[in-house]
Amino acid sequence: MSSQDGAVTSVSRRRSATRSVTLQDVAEIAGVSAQTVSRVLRVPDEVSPHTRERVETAIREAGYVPNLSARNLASNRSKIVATVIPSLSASIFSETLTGLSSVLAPEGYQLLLGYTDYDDKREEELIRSLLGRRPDGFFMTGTLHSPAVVRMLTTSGVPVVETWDWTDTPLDTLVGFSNEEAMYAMVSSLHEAGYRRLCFVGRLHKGDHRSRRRLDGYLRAVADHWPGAEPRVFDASEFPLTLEAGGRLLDAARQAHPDSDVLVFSTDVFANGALLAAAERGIAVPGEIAISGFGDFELSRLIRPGLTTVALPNTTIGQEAARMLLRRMRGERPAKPHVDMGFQIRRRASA
Amino acid sequence: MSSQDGAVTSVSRRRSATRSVTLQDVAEIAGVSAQTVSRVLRVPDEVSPHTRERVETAIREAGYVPNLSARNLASNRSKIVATVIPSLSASIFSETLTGLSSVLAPEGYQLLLGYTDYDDKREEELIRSLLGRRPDGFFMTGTLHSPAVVRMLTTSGVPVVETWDWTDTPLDTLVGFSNEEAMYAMVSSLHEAGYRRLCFVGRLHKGDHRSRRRLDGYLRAVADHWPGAEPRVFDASEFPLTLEAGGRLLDAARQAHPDSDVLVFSTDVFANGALLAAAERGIAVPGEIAISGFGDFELSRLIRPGLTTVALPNTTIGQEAARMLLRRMRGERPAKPHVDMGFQIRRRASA
DNA sequence: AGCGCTATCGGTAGCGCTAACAGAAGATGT
DNA sequence: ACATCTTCTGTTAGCGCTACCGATAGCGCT
Repeated sequence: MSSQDGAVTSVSRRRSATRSVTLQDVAEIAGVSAQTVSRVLRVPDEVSPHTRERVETAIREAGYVPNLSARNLASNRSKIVATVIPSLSASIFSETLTGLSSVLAPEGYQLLLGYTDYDDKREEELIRSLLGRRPDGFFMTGTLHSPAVVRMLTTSGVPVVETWDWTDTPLDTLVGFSNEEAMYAMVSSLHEAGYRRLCFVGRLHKGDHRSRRRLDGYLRAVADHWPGAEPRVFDASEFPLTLEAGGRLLDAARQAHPDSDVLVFSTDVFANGALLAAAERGIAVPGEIAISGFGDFELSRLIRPGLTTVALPNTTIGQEAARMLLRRMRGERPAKPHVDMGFQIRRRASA
Repeated sequence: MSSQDGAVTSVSRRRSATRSVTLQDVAEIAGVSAQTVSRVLRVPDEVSPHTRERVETAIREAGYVPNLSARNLASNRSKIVATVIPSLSASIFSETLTGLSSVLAPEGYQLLLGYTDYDDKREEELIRSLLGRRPDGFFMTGTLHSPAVVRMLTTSGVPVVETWDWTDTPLDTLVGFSNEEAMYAMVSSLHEAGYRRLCFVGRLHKGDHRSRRRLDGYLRAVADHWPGAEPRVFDASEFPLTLEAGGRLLDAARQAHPDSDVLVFSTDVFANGALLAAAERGIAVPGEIAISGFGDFELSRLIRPGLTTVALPNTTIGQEAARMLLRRMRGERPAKPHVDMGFQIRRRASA
């Protein structure tokens, strides 16, 4: 049993029994060198039409699929964009992902997906493992990261685009909007509409930085419009991000702050849930209590009363982020690496 | 300018200026061989505690992140699960993805994501490019695939799990339910409830095979319950998968089949949209027209009237599929490679 | 005939890692 | 004292691909 590989041909010992077709196999079929096959795949123009056709036939015949790990290793480019989002379930991000992928896929990039579940520790581990694939670009949700994450991303030198928030000191590029300004604008709009006793309702979770920023905007706006007043805030951290929880929050927040005339939710999920629950229990909106949201889902437009909320560039933020990454991955340094995609206040019947 | 690499050390010509830290670098810092560093990462028990500690310090010090492409190439395992879904936007699939990822991530697997937009051609290209990463497993939505797809997947030898549908001839393993039986059960339930003039409304798109299967179940049930009757069907292929379209379909379908007493939608998206539109326009549900859906979203439970629909194992299908893949990726051959996750009819006020 | 250019192809040397084997050092049994 | 086993570490040879360089042939021009 000194030698367990019986076949002693030019081919040396094989590790795996189920090896797939390689460039060399195709080259032998076509009667050219492996290098030429590689060229047909990458730079077909540099190969004569005659040879190219022979090689292409051989590729089809052999059912050859290039090994991208090997290509990655040799070329130092992976054609992978690592994507970090807080949660898959939240439908908002899936729209952003769709936008991102719709621009990147035609350029041959694939999305390597990871979600953090609004947990900083998980984000750190996730990024470490994603970096292992040597992605050509990094798509990040949010702009607040742990020092470890910042260090890993900067030393890796990968182009990064941060989204869904705003900062003056981005890691690399930034395609977002200011959650704080958006909430400030919402509060101002409610103030203008005559509401006087607002109550913020949102998850102030450690990891949900965007919700935190919205609270910041709320607090600043309240301080500006009602100087000296004690701001009403209800922490919904213990509630899951569901419509049903929004219904329970309608009660919980009103119980905590019975004098409120409008509940300012940090997300449309909760706000729509509250609207549904209010209808169910015969609570008049906006008569008894007004409600505002954040995100402008499709449901928010169609539900009755229509939800007053903040419209965000869900899909376009993904597309623009993709375009930004593409430029950076080509080695360009965009003149304007910060893009504010803005937001819009949508005033409807609920407030 | 005969030689552009000035540094003539033991290190040979480097291709990329911004090379990252390698195993060798860590080995030199720790004063051991590269192999030992590799072992610390993969099989720490085979390294003495003393050496291990030195190496771990060196890893942290150097900020080393293993290159998984190289590992993949050398070990013939990628720790990647390729994931094919029709669409990111449809929230149903994101729940399945969450389930899938929650089981696979702890085992060190990453999801490489691709979506087909309900297009068979795109599915083919997508799978080809995903195969290039040599994934350890394949997660597929649906059981109907083009011959090219079947050939690619079978010859590649990758473990596959098909989901969200049913077939007697799966490619490999199957974790799903029968869309046809589910719709059959829904029609029977409606029949039992006294409805007599059903109208199926759904997208019969080329690529949306699940919708097609539901139609099949509908047609079979109608033939069984009302022998000889002409089944009412409204093709919604031209409508996008949105709540708003559901509202338009309410009108369009009733116009096409004015005698219908219940609209049987192929998805909760349309059905909920129809409910919202009916409320808006003062159409009594189920008085004037009854409505049923498919999918049992959270909204369907909370909207009024509650939506009569089919509950599907959204999250659990992802978890169970992940467990199935894990077994297969360990080389096991499950005794029962087909799992029917079932479904449930939820009767509520809308029908 | 010789020059310079382009177009087309092949050979070589890695990319960073792991599998397989080999070897050194110490522990154990007789 | 010796052989034998165990534990730990190092050496070697690739994995499949691409970057880089070099070779050749053909072309137009002087």
